Amino acid sequence: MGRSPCCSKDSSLNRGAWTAEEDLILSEYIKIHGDGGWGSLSQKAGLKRCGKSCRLRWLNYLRPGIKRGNISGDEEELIIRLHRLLGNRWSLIAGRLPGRTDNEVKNYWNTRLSKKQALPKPESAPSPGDHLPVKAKAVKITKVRNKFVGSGKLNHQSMKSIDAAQTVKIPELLIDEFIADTNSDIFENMVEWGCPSIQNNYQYCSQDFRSEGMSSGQSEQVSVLQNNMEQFESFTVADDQGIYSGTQQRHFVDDFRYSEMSRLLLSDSEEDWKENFTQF
DNA sequence: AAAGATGTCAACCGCGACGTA
DNA sequence: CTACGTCGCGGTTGACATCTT
Repeated sequence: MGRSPCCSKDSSLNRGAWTAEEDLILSEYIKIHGDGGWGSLSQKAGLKRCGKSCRLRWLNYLRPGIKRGNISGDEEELIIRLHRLLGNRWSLIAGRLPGRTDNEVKNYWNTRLSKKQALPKPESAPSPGDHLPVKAKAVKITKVRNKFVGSGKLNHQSMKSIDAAQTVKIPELLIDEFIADTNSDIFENMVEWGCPSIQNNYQYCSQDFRSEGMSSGQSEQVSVLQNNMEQFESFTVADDQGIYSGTQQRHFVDDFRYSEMSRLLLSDSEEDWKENFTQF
């Protein structure tokens, strides 16, 4: 679709660093009239700035509650874990760090953490993966597209005899990569729902989704969740103990997912989360 | 002390999603 | 359905600060 005319082409507008006076004008205007409608806001406020520039300045600098600098160890750890799950989705990551902006998180990652992450880990030093369940940490999984899904004839034993010619091999992944790959939508939805805890998430779902019906948007999100769950069952998950299928496979993957997500969301206990989410 | 290298971070840019007429 | 405007996102830039030689 069409793009807005680029304000950078307008030479009558100020560019570059904001002055204290401009900051004051913008803050005072938003205090009275609220934010939004950035295109016209700059004109109404009497600023020679394009709407985009005003929006950015407000969101990243002037907005109340912004924390700047001094990212704590806890925050740093959370950024690393979220980045492992979500990749460069800075706004989602920043959404889990109160007072931090996507720009700050992005800058922090690019200038500090990306280099740190690239360094080889010393053998004796604790690694980010040390908090993972033993089972998941030790295991490499193979995704094998299962041509028999839905036949209803497979059990754990028959899965072991699947002929290589009847399957399509997908490159091996570490389990957390697999989880990140298949769960990002679920996680993203949870973040976007703005649920501060798993318990709230469940209450939200039970109250709005079940009792009072769903909006089309909510219905769509539920579909995404269901599709993701079905995805698990269209793959075979294997480790050196054997092949996991059906319920076993789901539990295997879910065990990891529950523990990781409950930590990430800094919420109720893992058991609460598991119980509540499976009911959903 | 000076010059070059490197780090930091605010701001810019272009794109895609979305809403609306 | 199309055209257009707005918004938000992520990649990139460039000015300034700090470090190193």
